[in-house]
Amino acid sequence: MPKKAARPGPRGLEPEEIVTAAVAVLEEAGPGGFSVRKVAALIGCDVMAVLYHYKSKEGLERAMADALNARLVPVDPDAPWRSRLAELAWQYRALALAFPKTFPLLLRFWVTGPADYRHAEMVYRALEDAGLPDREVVDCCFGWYASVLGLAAAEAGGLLRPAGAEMLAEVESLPAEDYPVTARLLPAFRAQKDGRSFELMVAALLEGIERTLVSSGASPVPGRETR
Amino acid sequence: MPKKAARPGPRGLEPEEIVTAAVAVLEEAGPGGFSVRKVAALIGCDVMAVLYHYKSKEGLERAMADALNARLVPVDPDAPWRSRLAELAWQYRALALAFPKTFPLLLRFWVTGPADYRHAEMVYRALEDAGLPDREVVDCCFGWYASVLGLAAAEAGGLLRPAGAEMLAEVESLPAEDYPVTARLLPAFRAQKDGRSFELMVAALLEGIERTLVSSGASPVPGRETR
DNA sequence: CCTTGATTTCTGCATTGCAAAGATATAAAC
DNA sequence: GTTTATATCTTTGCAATGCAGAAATCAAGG
Repeated sequence: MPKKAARPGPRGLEPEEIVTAAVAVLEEAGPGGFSVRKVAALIGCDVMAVLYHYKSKEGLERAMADALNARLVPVDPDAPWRSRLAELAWQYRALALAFPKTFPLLLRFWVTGPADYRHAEMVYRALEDAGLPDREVVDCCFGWYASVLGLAAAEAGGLLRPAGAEMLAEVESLPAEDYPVTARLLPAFRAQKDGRSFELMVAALLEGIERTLVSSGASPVPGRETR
Repeated sequence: MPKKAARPGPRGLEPEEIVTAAVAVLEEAGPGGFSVRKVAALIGCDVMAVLYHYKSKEGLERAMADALNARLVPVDPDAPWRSRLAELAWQYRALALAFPKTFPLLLRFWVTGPADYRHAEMVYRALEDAGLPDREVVDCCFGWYASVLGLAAAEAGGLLRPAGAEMLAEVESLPAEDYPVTARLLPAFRAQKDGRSFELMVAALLEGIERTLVSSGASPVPGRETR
């Protein structure tokens, strides 16, 4: 809110400070209310200052996405491959829950920074340790990424959360003759537990990946454990 | 381009026509260039006309998302459960490829229309036929949705496409000592085939789902086939 | 004919992304 | 110490946007 009427010239504006402010604004105002002007207002500088560092609004958003997955910590390469992949997946989920509004940016800007290659390398290695042949490793890595990001994004959108009250009402009001299975599952809706869906799908993905590899006729590696 | 200087009053503007025009604009101009004014210009009416039918820009986008998954055709309930789920997944992929810029809307607006409940019912039934216990069915359905939408969205973004030329160059320029596995996989990058990643992950998901259910101590159902 | 309601247009305003050019401070060159 | 250069920041301005408010138009019923 300070307008200060500051004078031009360098005054130590850290680009990192800009993206953290931008993330704060996006988290508070949502994707619709996010604007470069609000970011500038938050850190008390002019709009064009932030537009100078990141050339455009999209440039800023790209930097925000980079800042997000820069928070991912590398996994222990000696752990069994399943643990490594699961660990990465849960880190994404944690990110999505911590920054629900910012997380979708990761879906738009993908594989742009060197940080992404670092993580891809980890996934490649894990899949190779699992015994996947080379071509499967590449395809499987991208698919795994897409699935996990989709799961995490859904979590960020609150779509995997334990069945909101409004949704329960909506489901109850469905004509039971048209949606017999859905109606019968109503008690199951109430019993949903947080994170269960994510956990279940990660387990299924890992299990399925291993089975798929077996059918490819390769010899797996001893270490295994879901989480 | 027609400005016509038309006069007010009802003149048979079909709301359905508006959303198709909106989809066309979004597909051509991209998410950044999409505006209600352009939509109005395309169908030759005033801006406020479209804002009258769908209350806001977001309302229009929601309608566009609904229009998208209204294109999904129901699956044969007598087919084996794996075929049904795989069929649905590939329909999503086809949607994503046909409307790459519009598809991400499905990630933002979820489970909002009755059409969604129809599809959810299909998934519930398939999972039940697979032998999953009730609570697993609910969690698994949401997780399955999230994964498949993530995969399809990635496909829409071109991230599962056979390794672009620019990406190959970028991978080649990576320091081989820091990214040994990535470097070794380079030939595999060139050999990528379109749709393989999606196919692989759907198969893995289905396989993993079945295995997860087995561990839950339920008795599965005979019919099975990946696609 | 008048009224009522649904639909479309007109006008206007606050906000937005961003280009262009000017102002300032810091550092390097002389 | 002065000059020059360069990176950083501000000012100004503009076209485009989302949307509120009021008016215009048309159809149907009384």
